[in-house]
Amino acid sequence: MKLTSKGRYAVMALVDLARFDSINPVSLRDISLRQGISLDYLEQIFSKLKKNQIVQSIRGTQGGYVLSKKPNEIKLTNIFHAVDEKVKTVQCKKESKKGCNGKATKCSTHNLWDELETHINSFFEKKSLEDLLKNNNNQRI
Amino acid sequence: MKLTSKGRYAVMALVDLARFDSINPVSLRDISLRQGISLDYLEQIFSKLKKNQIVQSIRGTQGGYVLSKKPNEIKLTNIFHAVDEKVKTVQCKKESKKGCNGKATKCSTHNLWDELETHINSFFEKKSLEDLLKNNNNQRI
DNA sequence: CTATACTTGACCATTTTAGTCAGGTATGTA
DNA sequence: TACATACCTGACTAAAATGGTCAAGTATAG
Repeated sequence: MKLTSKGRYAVMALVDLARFDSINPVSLRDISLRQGISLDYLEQIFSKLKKNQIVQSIRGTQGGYVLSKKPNEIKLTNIFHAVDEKVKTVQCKKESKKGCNGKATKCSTHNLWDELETHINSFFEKKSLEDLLKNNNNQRI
Repeated sequence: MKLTSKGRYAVMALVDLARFDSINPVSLRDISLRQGISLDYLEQIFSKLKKNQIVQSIRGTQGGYVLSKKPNEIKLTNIFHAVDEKVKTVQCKKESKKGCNGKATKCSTHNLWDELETHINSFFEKKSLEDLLKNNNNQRI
């Protein structure tokens, strides 16, 4: 299970982007300043977001990034997946032939982690960027 | 957010314990062999479980560990808490006075992580060791 | 042609993880 | 009383993950 600041930054940056990109492309420099995230780190994160078609880049002066889809079409699932924050709760499912920990059968908690994974993913699948925007309109940054 | 093998091992070991401790105290050596977990590592984990009154120890020959409560009274929440697997999704809540990332207000994703934390914790609060035992009776280890 | 801004990849300090190792101490049993 | 078993404690560590930084580009608007 991974849920660290990379995923958090990605979401923060995209919320920022969603609020401003209707006017102009938004530069990472602006996001960096507004959100207090290192520019170099943002570049790594946006490189992944771009590969996963969540944002589009526009080069040159006045360039920047824009969302590829509407905020309500971007689920948190997509974002986390893009930046490699896998909500993997257990390793022991790789080879479905063998069991866990080298044993012949599934480990006693195997089903549990599967359930948990489903539980968390369902949370992320329901939430979209748009939901976060609403939540945030009344609290200025 | 942390959910690593320490928490997983703790749950596995306790499921194992719950299945055998009605007869005798269960030695860590047995659990180690059955579950394929390093004995030394198990000792660390059980030290914490003991401090949190989840298990009791019985020293000497034929000694071992037994559960302190009934399986249906031990929630997964308790287990994770005991072994320091904090389901903390975000750092930026320490000082409620200040905002996140040194800004004056809450970061745009603050509420999100709070919600997620609640969502996950509710999962762990509903599940008890007993639930896992049921789930496991028909698949031998 | 030049400033802006994206693009890529290498690098790195620190922390966390998942243990190991080396010594104990307590106690039931022979 | 000896001794084997099993708990108990703390120090240590290799490897991986985290959270970045640094350097050297390329593309494009004006």
